Amino acid sequence: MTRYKPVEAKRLHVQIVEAIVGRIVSGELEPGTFLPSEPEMAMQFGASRAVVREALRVLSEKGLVEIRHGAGTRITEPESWDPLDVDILAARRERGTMVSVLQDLMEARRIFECEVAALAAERAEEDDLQAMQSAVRLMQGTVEDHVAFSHADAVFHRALLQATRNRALIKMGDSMRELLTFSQQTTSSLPGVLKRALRDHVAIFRAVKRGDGAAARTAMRKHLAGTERDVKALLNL
Amino acid sequence: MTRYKPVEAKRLHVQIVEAIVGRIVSGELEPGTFLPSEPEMAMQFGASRAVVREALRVLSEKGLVEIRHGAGTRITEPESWDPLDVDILAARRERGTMVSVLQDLMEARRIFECEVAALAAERAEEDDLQAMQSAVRLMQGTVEDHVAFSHADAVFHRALLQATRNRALIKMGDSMRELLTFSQQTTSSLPGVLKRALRDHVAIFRAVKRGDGAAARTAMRKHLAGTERDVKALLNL
Amino acid sequence: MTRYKPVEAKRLHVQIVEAIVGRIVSGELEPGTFLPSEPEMAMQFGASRAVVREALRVLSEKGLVEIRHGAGTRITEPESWDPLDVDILAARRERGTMVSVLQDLMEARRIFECEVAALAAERAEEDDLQAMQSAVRLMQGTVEDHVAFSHADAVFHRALLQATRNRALIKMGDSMRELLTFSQQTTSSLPGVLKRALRDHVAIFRAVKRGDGAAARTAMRKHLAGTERDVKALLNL
Amino acid sequence: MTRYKPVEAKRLHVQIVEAIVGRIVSGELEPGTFLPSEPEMAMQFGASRAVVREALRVLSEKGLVEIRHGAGTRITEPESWDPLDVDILAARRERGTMVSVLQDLMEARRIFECEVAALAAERAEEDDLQAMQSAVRLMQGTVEDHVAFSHADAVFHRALLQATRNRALIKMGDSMRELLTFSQQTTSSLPGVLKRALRDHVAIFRAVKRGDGAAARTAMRKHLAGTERDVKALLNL
DNA sequence: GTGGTCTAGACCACA
DNA sequence: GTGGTCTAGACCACT
Repeated sequence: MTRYKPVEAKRLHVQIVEAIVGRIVSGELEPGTFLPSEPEMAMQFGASRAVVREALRVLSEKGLVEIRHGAGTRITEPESWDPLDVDILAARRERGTMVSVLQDLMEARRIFECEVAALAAERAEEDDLQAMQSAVRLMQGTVEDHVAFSHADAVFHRALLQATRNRALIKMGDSMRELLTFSQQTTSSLPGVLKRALRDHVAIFRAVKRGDGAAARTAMRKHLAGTERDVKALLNL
Repeated sequence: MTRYKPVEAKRLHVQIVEAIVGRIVSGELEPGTFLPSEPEMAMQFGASRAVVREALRVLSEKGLVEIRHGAGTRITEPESWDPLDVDILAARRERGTMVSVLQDLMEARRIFECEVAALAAERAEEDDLQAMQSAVRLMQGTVEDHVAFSHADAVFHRALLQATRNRALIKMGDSMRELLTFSQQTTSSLPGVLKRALRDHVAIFRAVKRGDGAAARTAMRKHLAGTERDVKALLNL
Repeated sequence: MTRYKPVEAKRLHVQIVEAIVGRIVSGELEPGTFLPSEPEMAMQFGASRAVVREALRVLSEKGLVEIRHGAGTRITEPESWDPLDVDILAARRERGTMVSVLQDLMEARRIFECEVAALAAERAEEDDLQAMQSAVRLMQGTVEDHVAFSHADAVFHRALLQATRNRALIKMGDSMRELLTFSQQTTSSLPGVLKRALRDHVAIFRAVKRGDGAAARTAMRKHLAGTERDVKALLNL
Repeated sequence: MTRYKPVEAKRLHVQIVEAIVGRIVSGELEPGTFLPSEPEMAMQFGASRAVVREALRVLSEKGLVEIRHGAGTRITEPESWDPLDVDILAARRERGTMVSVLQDLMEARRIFECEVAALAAERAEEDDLQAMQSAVRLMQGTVEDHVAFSHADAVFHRALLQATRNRALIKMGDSMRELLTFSQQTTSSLPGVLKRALRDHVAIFRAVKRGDGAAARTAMRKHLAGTERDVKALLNL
């Protein structure tokens, strides 16, 4: 039987989540098997049942377990696991997964963000432009700090998205936010990447500012092509 | 043969959420005002505080309230409400909202689903094709029942998405699932819509089956154009 | 201040009961035919056999089905359906049924409640009078809200019953409670009904308070005659 | 010929109910104290929790215990015990209780059954008369066997009730059935009672048969007066 | 094979 | 920790 170490610090349920995610993703806990009952887990983790339940709810949202009233909580098959959940990605840091996830992301961005840029160019209003402007300035000031830079990058893309004024696109774009950030932080540690990215964003911004949709689409496509090269370079190492 | 729909336990917090969403969206509870305290609400609803807290968490995710530690829970301004949340959409069935949301959705689908269809055509494997095939057959059998049909429709699009084998696209597509269903059920009550939709899906399916990405893209574009006409016809009445 | 209604967990078997009652009463499921077996229904409803059995037990108590050990569960002929079951009454909202049920009820009340009022007048003690007093006040405060009023009405009649100190009468009276409420809510939506009912109840209360059995009987008879006129007015429309 | 009573699987929860009713009514378990928890009782009785819960549900319906969610199950004060519950009556065979319950019943019958007899006389149809006729014959054949006789008596009264064709009266009358049987079996052991009762029922039957409501009412009143004398005779001993 | 009953144990909601 | 509800599956008796 598997035993758990008691947790102690704050955000108790997060620690429980991490402990269980790790065991599931590593294969130590096999799909189809049941977790211990809630009271049993509460005892093992030295926490209250409320905390355990909170953790189970999170695991269930990630698709890692299936909670069945009256029957117990069972570990699901890997195909129902959210393939893009960052906790899960973090747990399995295998190269293969990483590579293919980033490739998927790049493909999705090629489809999605070029058109977003075009629409944004056609519809951006003053406040959108200001937001992008600020983001670009922030990037200029952080070309040496890739963590700060990737945040500025995220802000820029969010402003672009917002400028489309299309709530469906915004919702879809937002669902990728977390993963996008992850990707940006991965590639932005490469030398030279940030400066090129900065140039690309300036180009996109200018196209948007003058309302030139076609140019914005092209600039975005160019940016993504560059990013893709970076990703490949990073991963083929 | 008589068939029954599965029953489903309706959890307490969901009922509380619905009650409060209704009052907020209808304007009966005004932005800026505070909800009663958690113990007070627990008493009014005849439920425990845990249940009330769960409901508040959901409301907060929908952007309807802002929970401030130590200060109380306040109703937010309408601009922070999730514009695509189906509960909120259901609560305010005004025409204007509906129209613009469906227009946003159509625009997003034009960008997204044509490429999805093309990728699916290139990558679909046997199980994907079978899933689509089943969905098409289900649609054929339910052209008289628009609720059942729109579920079959949803199954088809999910299978198409799945066939892209791109987890980022799947995630983005899934984030629109609920709204898509909503849209389908709205338009599918129009006469003649279902038969046309069926023909369109058969065309898409055939293109995907023979691996012809360009044809799949075209077929999807045609389908969406038709749907858009239906939406407009429905709303401009 | 905003008030909320208590939420209530809807049990699974209740949903199954409602689904089947509707199909039987509507004639979709014909008398004489068998329901699917318990395991089969459990599968269709996505619930456990225990839940399905609970539902069947309720259906059987309503007289809608006949459960035969080892043979199956069959839908009965309409004459064995409980003619006063509120679920069944709700499912078939035909006029004829409604009329005759309310007529039966009025006849029973004429026999029963006049004597109850007389006995109550002879035996009521301080706490009974207080309960009636409160009910009367509640009625005074709710002449504009017929749902609240009919609840206050029910409280009054229960207090009167209680004042007889006769446990057999109390038991018999209670067996009619649900149907009485149903009747009150039906008639109390007529204009002017509530005010007259209020005056009648005040008269009954005063007679009871001064211990005048004959006057209480007379006042109750007058009240019921008035109610009967209302019922007839409502139904003969 | 010796006959055997059918054997019957005594359900587990009934045995638990009887055990606990006895202890509560005898005062061994005092009002205000808590019963052990459900799992604890399940262990003590060697049954599953489901069976224990079924027993507690019955006890709660009898008013002997108060089940409080999350807090426990407590024994209530005697005033909330159902004064007409046959199990409770059986458990406490004190004279006083018995006397007053039977007096209540007689009073209720005076109010109720005289009018029932009158209505029955006005509305009885062929099948009702046949049912009563059979019951009378059965009584004639069982004047020596007071148990069988009291069952025939019950059948007669049910047929009378049925003849009123009033579903509300039938429902109210049925709610007294159990207690009525109890009363009949108590008095019918007196010598001479059965023969008088037989004569009374023949008189009622004849009045009903010739459709004479007033005579039926009178005959029933006479019968009840006789029964009341028997009850008093029995109890004042 | 159907319904009747029971078990063991789970999650859900409450104090 | 309590009671409330549900699950899964067993054994039995009846048709």
